[in-house]
Amino acid sequence: MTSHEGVNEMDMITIKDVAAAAGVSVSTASRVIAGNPATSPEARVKVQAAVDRLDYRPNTQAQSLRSTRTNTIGLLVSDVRNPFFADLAHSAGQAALDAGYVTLLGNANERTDQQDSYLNTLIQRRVDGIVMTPHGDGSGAVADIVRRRMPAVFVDRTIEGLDVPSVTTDSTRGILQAVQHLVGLGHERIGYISGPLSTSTGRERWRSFAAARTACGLPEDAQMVASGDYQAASGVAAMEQLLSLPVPPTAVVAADSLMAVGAISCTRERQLHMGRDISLIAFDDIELFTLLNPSLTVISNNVNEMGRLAIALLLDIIDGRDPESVVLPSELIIRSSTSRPATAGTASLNQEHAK
Amino acid sequence: MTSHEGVNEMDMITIKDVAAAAGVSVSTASRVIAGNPATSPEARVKVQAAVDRLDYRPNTQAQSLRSTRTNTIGLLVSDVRNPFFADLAHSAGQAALDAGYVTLLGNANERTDQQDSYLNTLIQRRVDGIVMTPHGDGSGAVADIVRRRMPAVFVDRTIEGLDVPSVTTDSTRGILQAVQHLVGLGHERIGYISGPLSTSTGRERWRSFAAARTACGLPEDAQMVASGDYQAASGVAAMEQLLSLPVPPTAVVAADSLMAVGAISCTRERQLHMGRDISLIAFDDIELFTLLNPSLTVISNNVNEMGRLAIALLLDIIDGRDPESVVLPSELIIRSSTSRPATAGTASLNQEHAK
DNA sequence: CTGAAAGCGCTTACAG
DNA sequence: CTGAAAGCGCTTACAG
Repeated sequence: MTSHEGVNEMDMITIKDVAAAAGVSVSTASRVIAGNPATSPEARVKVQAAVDRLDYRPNTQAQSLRSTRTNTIGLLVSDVRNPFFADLAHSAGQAALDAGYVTLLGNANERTDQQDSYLNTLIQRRVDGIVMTPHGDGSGAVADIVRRRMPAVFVDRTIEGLDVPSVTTDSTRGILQAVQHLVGLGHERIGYISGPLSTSTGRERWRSFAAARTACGLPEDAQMVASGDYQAASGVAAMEQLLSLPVPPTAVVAADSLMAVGAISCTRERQLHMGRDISLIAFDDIELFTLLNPSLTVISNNVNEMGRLAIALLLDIIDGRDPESVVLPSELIIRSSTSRPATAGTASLNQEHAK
Repeated sequence: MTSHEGVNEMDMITIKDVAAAAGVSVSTASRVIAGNPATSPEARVKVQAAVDRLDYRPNTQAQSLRSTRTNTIGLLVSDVRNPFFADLAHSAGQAALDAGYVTLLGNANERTDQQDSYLNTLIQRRVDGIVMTPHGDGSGAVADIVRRRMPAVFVDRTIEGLDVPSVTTDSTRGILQAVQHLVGLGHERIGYISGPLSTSTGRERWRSFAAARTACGLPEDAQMVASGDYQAASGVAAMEQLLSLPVPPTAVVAADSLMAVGAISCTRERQLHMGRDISLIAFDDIELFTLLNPSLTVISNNVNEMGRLAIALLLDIIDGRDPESVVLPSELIIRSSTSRPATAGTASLNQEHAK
């Protein structure tokens, strides 16, 4: 063995070795291993014994080359370091495992080029299907996927105009409940930290917020809206912008948890007590963030169900069916980051004094 | 095409199609595509044109079946939902990508059985190598990896007695600095929330803490130590235990960030102000947690460097070299969760009053 | 129920 | 520089 050949190919035992050890043909060995009923009890015993003794592992490459199935699902998420996508990766991976598939997890880093390069890899590896949180406008590698008719499912995000089933969350209800909750507490100036409008979720949640605001009789106010990119740092900047207004909001809705964490950090620097001096509601229910100080009032979107359903839809497509897209509801979960506005209390008093 | 066959195998174009379209043999087409210099300029032009026109993608399965290389690295982490491992997965994945490898990311969920089943999958897929944060005692599938001499690198954690290079962090320095920092602030009762002693990091950090305590002249006190499992919930329980002592600690060191988050949550429920009423230092420097309230004083362990080095070592092994294990240093980073003990101030006054 | 043979899509000595 | 051929490890009609 030369050093160039590497180390892991030594003494790899093949189905030929198993067949020889069992005293049967390769065909018979293959049938026994595959669980094909067209085998005699004797053959089963002999082959199984050989498999065990030699510690044989079928070469998946060769298997899938013949059967044109890889039992692999590609899972491409926007950002592994975002807890929402980590949870999604976890639940989808687990559902795939239960169905006998292994998951190739990829990370697009919220970048279209990395998404495309990973998709190309998945195409080359002939994965049986792809679950992804798509980024961009549906050109590039995403278009290749569709053109090649690879089984694919969009999850969380979608791209309009592409014939790809999706599992998404309808933010309408949850965001309406959120705004109603805040208005019910007495808030009149509610800020919004938006996700990027280049994503379907960014657009959809923004529309829901605008509709909820109108439904609750609040005025349209462009100053009450700041834009972020679903990362924590942008939440800091957006909150900074909102709190610097001459008349700042008394409550803020953030389009995802990570930006909400940034917003909390901002209020802390300004010595504001979240949940007392200012209220905050975040989209996404991240288990970890229930332990934050204060625990976030959130709009829950059931990330585990999304991952599970995305895999279920994909398996349907792989089996030749044509599943419908699924839209899940969202719901407000009240915790400690929302309270009555400080308006009637100390905060407005302070403002009075400052005049 | 029957529905059973699925959808994605239709009109998959192969190297034969490319060769035919270019008017050359399959061998020549293969050489051009592989960048083999033994090709004529004319052949290169014709084949490249055919590749582009047909949008040809080589079948990785077939390639690796012949070449016995898969250009795939298996990356198995203890828990994708733990931000430390998410960061590790990100940095290792990025380093692998830069070296032309794609990463198969797997999640052991801190469970030996899931680790083993994933390792089996990786063996079957003939990945070129494995980077993992090992769990358990080195029996089961981990032993198979070693026996088969598959290129493998342990990262963060190790298993003693196995001939597998590793990239780990030496906690000695960082934990000593942490204890010195606390003692310098005036703390005399320092609690410790330990990781599981079934992991190498759990044992190593515990030894470092015990040594630092002795070096700083603090007494041994079994009551000052609580055990966790590197998950947030266990941090809550451990902190609860420590704060319920007749004479509770004024400062606590937690063996990882997630348990520290749990500890913060616990103090909040008890109306204690972290960084004033009680001090906390956590192992692991998670970027996200710098935004927490309060921002954590941490023992930094450079997770990005660990991921990068683990891939570098693995590539060395794949190339037939025999790299040395790497031990990285740790270092204290002081932020806002540590301060002078409340002993001389309100807390002990309160205790006096309670008597 | 079994075995010999063909073939999945590619790469790589081998001869020219 | 090129092509015909063998073969990577497996599965699957085909004939018996």
